[in-house]
Amino acid sequence: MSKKRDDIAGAANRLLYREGFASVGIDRIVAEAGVALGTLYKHFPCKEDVIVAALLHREAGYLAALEQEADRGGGADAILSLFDRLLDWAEEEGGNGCFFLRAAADHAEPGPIRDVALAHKQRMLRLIENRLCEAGWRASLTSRLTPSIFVLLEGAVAAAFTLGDRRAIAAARDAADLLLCAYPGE
Amino acid sequence: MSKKRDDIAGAANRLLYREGFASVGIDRIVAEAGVALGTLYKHFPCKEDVIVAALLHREAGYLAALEQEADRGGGADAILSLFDRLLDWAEEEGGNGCFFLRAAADHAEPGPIRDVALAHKQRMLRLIENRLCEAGWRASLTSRLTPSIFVLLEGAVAAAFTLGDRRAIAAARDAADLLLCAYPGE
DNA sequence: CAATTAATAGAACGATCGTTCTATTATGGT
DNA sequence: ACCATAATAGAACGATCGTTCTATTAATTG
Repeated sequence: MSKKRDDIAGAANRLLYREGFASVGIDRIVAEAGVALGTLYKHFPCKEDVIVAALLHREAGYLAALEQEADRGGGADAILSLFDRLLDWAEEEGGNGCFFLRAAADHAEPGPIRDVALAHKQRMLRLIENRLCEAGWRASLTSRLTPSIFVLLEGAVAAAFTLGDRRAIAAARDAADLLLCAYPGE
Repeated sequence: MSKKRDDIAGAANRLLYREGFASVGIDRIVAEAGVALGTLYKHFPCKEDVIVAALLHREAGYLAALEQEADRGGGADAILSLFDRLLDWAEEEGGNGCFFLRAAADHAEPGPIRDVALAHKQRMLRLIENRLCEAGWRASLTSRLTPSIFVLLEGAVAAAFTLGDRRAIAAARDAADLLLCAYPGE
């Protein structure tokens, strides 16, 4: 709601994604946001809450971009376009992998950060399920296909990140295509 | 070569995998290894090198376990057994995901840690390729199947980690099975 | 046994970083 | 113009943690 608060969340989003959670401090975030240190602590009680805000900030843009894909076709393309988005992001953002997976990896103990990461992944599962359903797959098939598509998406980002090579995303897309053809809908 | 050095690497492996790279300090590692602080710094110049040793220590056990799988069958089973190993590890180790992926995620800047993580992933790619080749797949098919199988393995660990649910591994295994049937070898 | 080396416990340093505090300055509403 | 609130710059504190140092004790070898 507050403009400053959103500036901080956006700056944290950019900075933490690019350089990691441990190595970028509060001072870097306030500098990037163009905001004073005291202002940050007026909006957030501690750094952990800034990280949570950064994750939520990213997810908002994430889901918004997925919802309003203009070029998304029907049928299998409704699913395969998810891999194309992944390719776009890998180029734009420098290929630093999944922000939420990295957040979870950095914070082993349970807590709000793990909760946000888990919630995001569950949202992705639902999104896949919905698209399969809308594209005409039967319920029995969607419940079987959804986890497989999800695993391919997760693997695509992870592999592109560690290998530093976007070709893994294309391989995942091909596998998804084959999967969807093997269990056709409509 | 040195026993102490190996103790330290093993302790770091266990501790860092369980609790993460940032949140466990040198003091915790020496305590777990049953070794004095000075001894650690006689064997390693800095913490980063301890982390590298921990990664290499894990990879040694990792590859050793994969090489001498007794129950690994021929054909498609040579590949599918990789997913079964993953299931075992997810149970034994508490499901904290891929150590190497997490190491890369925690260290955004290039350096020895990223190098070890990348080398491990490339080794996994070669392992998959070799198994496909030994199981009788033609070269043109192995080069197409290898990245897809790799992405499924990566996605399986990542998804099981973030969701806290081993069922994702089974979904990946099923998808791999289907893929191997669609492009049969032998 | 002697002598060199490795290992130990623990104090101490230095840097980083999250967080708080103070004093000053801009901002917005009535 | 006035007042309350928010924002700013920057100093300061406290804790953590990687690293070094010292003095003492155990282990090894010739």
